[in-house]
Amino acid sequence: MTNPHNVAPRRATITDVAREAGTGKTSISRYLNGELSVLSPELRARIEAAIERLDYQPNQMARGLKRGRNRLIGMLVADLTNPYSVEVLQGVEAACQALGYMPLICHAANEVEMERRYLQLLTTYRVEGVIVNALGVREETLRPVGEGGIPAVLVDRMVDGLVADMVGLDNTAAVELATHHLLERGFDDIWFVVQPFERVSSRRLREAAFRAAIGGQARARGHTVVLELGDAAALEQTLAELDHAVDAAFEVSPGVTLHLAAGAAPDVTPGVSVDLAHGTRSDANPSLRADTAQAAAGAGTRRVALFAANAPVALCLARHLNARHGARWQERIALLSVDDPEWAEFAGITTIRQPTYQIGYRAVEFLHERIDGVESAARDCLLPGELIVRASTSR
Amino acid sequence: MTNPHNVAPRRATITDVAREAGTGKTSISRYLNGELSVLSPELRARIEAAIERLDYQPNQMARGLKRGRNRLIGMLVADLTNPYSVEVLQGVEAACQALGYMPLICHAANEVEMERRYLQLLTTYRVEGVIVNALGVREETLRPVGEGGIPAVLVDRMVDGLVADMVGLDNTAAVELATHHLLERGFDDIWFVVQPFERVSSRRLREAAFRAAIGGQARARGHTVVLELGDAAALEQTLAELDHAVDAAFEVSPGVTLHLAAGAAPDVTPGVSVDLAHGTRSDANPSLRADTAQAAAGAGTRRVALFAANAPVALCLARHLNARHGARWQERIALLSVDDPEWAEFAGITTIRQPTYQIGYRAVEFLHERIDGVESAARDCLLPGELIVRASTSR
DNA sequence: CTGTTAGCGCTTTCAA
DNA sequence: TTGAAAGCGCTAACAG
Repeated sequence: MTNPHNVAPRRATITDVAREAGTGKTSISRYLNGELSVLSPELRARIEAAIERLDYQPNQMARGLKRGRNRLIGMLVADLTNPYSVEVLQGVEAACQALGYMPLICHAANEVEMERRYLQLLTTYRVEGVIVNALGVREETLRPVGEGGIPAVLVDRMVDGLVADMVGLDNTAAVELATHHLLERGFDDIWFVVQPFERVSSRRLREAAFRAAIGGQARARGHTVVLELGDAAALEQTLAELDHAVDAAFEVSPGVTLHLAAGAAPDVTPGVSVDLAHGTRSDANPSLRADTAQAAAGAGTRRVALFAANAPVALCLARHLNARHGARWQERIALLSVDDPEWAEFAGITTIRQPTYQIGYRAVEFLHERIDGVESAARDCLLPGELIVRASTSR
Repeated sequence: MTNPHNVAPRRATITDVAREAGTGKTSISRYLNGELSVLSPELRARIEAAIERLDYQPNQMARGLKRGRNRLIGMLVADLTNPYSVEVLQGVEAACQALGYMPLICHAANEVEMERRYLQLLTTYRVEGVIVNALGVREETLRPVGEGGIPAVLVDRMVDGLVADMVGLDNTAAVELATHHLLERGFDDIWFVVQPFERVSSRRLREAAFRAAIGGQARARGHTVVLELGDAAALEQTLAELDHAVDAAFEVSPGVTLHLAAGAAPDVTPGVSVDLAHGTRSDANPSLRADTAQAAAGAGTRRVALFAANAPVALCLARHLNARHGARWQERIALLSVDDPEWAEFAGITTIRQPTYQIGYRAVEFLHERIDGVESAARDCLLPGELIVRASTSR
């Protein structure tokens, strides 16, 4: 043991090295910063030896303090439980490595208050920029970020009141791709399932794109269902409604379709369906019923498909369907999802795979430019998704 | 816009605040550090106002530099893709929050070289301690960590040459629990599937515990199979061998059992099985065959179960079984796994759930004590796992 | 109660 | 080529 007395072996400082090498701090600093050409080979050798002997490692904090930049960037992640986030993170890490940054990863665990705290913390550590994938932050929270503050780039979603570069999936194109796939395969009664929008722009965009994509199709019907994953009671109820809809499609005779009881809801809230085909919003809570008066234009049984807006929703649905219909539910019920988690293949669900790695990489590149002083207007980088067809929609 | 000329709006410093409040830096510092009792209400008010006006936020780097401690701790994670790691992380975050630390999360993406780099980086940022969940680090790598260096605590696994506190699952008890469960349910031909041991102690421990648990049972047979997830070719071959074994068990008539061709392998390497019942190690590559000469003591068909050493292995097996036997493979093949990923319920596999949150929380507590100067010998904290029985072993 | 002073470990003029 | 000295933003004696 090199430290027999348990004396805290204070790390060597630049002063120690200078003394050990019999020179001044300046030369050590020069050596550290690669200004080797100005050092005599002899001195350089002594410095090298001293550093080695003392196991010296420069203190980044001090360097940062002096230089005014510390090569730290913050990465605020709303939910590391979501494989999407981890994948994006890999891209971020790779880019940081390439560009010489150290990412400080902050995990807000889906809590807005956490996001606020972390953003604040990152700020006090004087990170040079932040990559934000947040649930939703209030105006006040992001005062230090964005224009006038430290550079920021948004991932996957906009944040109200924050003008900044953004990179993410081309939601509109992706959802169109998916919807057309479903229509092509003959599904004409599509239920789009999404978490409460809150401040997450991508959820809104996807839902809007779905609505638009299906709106033009005369025969098809689209519905939006909001699933509140965090609330067990609400969840159960909403799932029951979906079950009802799915079952009805199987039971109903040709020429008959479903719709929801009419009624005007002020906004889309959990458990509420929006019946796109008729442009009306209906509260589904009371009950769902088959209605022969609303027969579809074409004849034949409606073919139902579930369209999950992201992986967490898809997981919830898959679990539920599995419990309700057994292991072969895929053969009976079509499920498609944006996001392609690792269990998707095995569950046999069709997905839109996001270019997660590139999203993360690109985010850092954007940030790097801003840190370097680029002043252009906020830019968006929308990357395309890829459709992966699996058993669940192959009928 | 507050910054019309795009002048970098240099953040206010303590000096600025002092000037603004018409006082000295010391008072500001005192205010910042909560020494409110020594400040006259009047001065205090002026300071508050100045801070507010300047939107001042103390620079943590500078504080850290001065105080010699920065409340930063490093968390080195081998693989964020593994849900286990993310769960542990949540515990770490919660504890950090409670104890006033800021965790710097480093993701090594299963690359030893990355682990080395990050450990080095953390060191230069002068973190006060590190929590290490690494694949395997060479001696040289961890010189700055452990005794004589910054305090460290290991999660889930020991690291050769690093004497430090450790917290993780009680592998022996957990594997015993699982094995007994399988035996109770009548499975008597159990295949333990594990990734290459490398330097990961928990893998070794689990395998050893399995071996021990099954060794005492006269009727049961245990085998160890090493699955190399990263190597597609090796993977395929090993899976084929497992298939063969599983199939054979179904085809074989009562009183007949399987064993592997005899032969001595120097160590357990991918694709190699260890036949526990006979204490011999056999290279399974050539072929697997039924051998009536080695009939089991009891009569009746062997009931096969697969025992995955962790979630990544379980996922690989589940995917494979799903592809090979269809969606209802659980009814045919028993699969049990250490780790309880979110898809486990839905896949219907029995698992040992680890107390991940506590593991993370405890790790930080250990570290905190070390940082506070506790000098006792290295401690181990082994937490119990919980058996979750699902369809796959319920026959 | 309040301010002055001397650094923390490092970089960077500016002279030598 | 080299080094002395002046800070970066902050805290902690030590005086008033």
